Amino acid sequence: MKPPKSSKNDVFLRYKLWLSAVSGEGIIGEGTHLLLREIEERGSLKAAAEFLGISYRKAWGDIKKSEELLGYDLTVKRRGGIGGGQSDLTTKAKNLLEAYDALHKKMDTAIEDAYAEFKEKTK
Amino acid sequence: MKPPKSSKNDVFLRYKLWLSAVSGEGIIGEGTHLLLREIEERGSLKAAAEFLGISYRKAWGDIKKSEELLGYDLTVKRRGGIGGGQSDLTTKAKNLLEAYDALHKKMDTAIEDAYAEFKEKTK
DNA sequence: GGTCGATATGATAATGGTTACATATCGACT
DNA sequence: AGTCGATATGTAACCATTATCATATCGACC
Repeated sequence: MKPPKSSKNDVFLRYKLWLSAVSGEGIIGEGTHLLLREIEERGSLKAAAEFLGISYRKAWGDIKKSEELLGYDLTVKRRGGIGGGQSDLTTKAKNLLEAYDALHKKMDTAIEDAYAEFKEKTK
Repeated sequence: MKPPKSSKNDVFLRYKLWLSAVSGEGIIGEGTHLLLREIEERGSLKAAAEFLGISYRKAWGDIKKSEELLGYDLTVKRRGGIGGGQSDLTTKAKNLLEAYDALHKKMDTAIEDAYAEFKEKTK
């Protein structure tokens, strides 16, 4: 998915992959995936949002929406105490992330192959 | 959390695939792809836009942007004459569409496989 | 040469998603 | 019991994309 070195009018492929509800609403995409990763890494939603350069408000809303659509919690939230509070991932969230990563890896490989073929056809 | 309104079995995968310029700007995605297909089918941009339910203004802008980013024309435009004018695809556009279709087919297969694995992991 | 309908394009309005602001709540720790 | 910082959530401001409106241009055909 990284843009290769290319000339001015050269093109490359990009894709987005996400989990969707039957309604069509997105449940988890690249953004939320990264966010969950950072929550796992940093132990709080606030720190994760800051690190990713998005507002806490949006980060919180994204997680909430995901959880509501999935029907189960992705994070364990705590308020108070040292540091003011923390968020950690649930086991389900960790499993989800792992599966999501594998998925992306497969898709990356697929698109790499497809891109080579595409370039051949359109050159 | 609110009461779950859906089970996690209700989720599925979606993806978007598009050609991008090095700048990151999208050149051709699903919308433009369909639009080109309909231009080919109907012989005019206006008819294609109407069929797809998008404004002529947007359709025209999308094609123009694609052509500018690619550095070559996707359509042959004619004004005047019987019917007022027509648009047809260039040979390059046709090749591009063909390659794009093959690409999508490959990705569809890849995502099908990946999804089966994903469901297994998250069930 | 006048007509007609599609191409061509600027300008403005509406829309949806993000950010910014503001404020309340919780609870382990001192 | 009071403090502190993160979670929680509503509302308003902002921005980028899309749609709507409006208008000009071209040129084969009659």
